[in-house]
Order: sequence, then structure tokens, then C-alpha cells
Amino acid sequence: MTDASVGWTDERVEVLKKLWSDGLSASQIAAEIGGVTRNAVIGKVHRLGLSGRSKSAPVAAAAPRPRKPSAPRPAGPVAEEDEDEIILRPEPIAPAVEAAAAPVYMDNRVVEIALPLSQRVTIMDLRESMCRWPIGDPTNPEFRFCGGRSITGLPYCPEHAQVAYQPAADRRRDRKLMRA
DNA sequence: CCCTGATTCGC
DNA sequence: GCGAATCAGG
Repeated sequence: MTDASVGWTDERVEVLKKLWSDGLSASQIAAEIGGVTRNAVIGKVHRLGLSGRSKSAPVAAAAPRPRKPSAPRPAGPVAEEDEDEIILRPEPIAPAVEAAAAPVYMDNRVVEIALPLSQRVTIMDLRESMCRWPIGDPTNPEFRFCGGRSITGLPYCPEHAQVAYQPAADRRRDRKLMRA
């Protein structure tokens, strides 16, 4: 859809400004807009001249910069590791609107018992290491995310990861309830 | 250990 | 201009 190299488009910059001024952390913003790391967000924020936001004493530009002249730059190839333990499906069983739109009274009770409602979080509170399993309709104000502790490297908590990445063999018993 | 922003500097 | 690496701190 968007260009291959999605840089800082005006739209993305606007979102960045909004969220930043809104008090979100760099990592939160990075997770929200996606495609960028928190470092990228911070870097952009500074370049835009934003920063400090609204802190009482900005501590001035204290912090002398005694960085190290000789930077230890690896510049070497990074080893990659294989991972074929779990069967990841291209698309998690549609966790989005479809599955989550309706109250999760499906066969996967795992989803419900996973966390108390009081623990759901909004996009504002969603953080990098929080489960991004959608709860409800994204267009409604009631929309929330699971918010549980996500598995490192995955966007979901252990419970939702199981639901999302079911081995092709094991799933299929949920189908019966889907037809409506 | 989790996280935060700040800064430098190679690209 | 960009952002990874790094730093400094909570």
C-alpha cells in the first residue's frame, strides 16, 4: 500500500507529535506507528525540536557528553538462528475484529481466563513488551488490548500466542462455533 | 531487570 | 535526515 520505504511521512510525523505531546513514551509511540524503533522515534523527536515536553525543570542541557572517541563498532555479520519449533501461521486466526469483536465466548476459553478485564489496556498504555491481542472493535472507544506480558520476540502473551499460533493440526475444533 | 530519554556519529 | 549504539538514569 504505502511506499516500500516508509520514512517519516507527514502523517506519521503528525502522529508522532500528537502522541509525544500526549505524554507517550518513545517505545509506546514506536509500537503504535510501527516500522520504527524507539530510537528512531527519539531521534526524530529531537530533530523536530521537540523534547523535554513539559517537564518542570528540564535539567537544562546538563549531562556533559563524555562519550568515547573510539567506538567499538562490530560491523561484522550477525549470526542468524533457526527457529522451527512452532508452526506459525501467516495470519494468526484472525484475532482482530472478527474473533475479538464479539465477546470472546468462544470455545477458546483460554482467551477469557487469561486476564481480568481490569487489566486490559488502551493503545496509550500498550507497550513494547505487552500483548497486543485486540479486544473488541477497533472503531469503538471500548477497544482494548490484552496488555499481558508478551513473549520476547512475539506480540502476544503466552496465552494468546497459543491461540494465535495454533499448529495447523490442533485447531479446527473451534470452527463449529464460528458459523453463525 | 524492566524501563525512560539524550547523545553521538556512521550511514 | 536517519537511527543503532551507546550513555545515563529511574
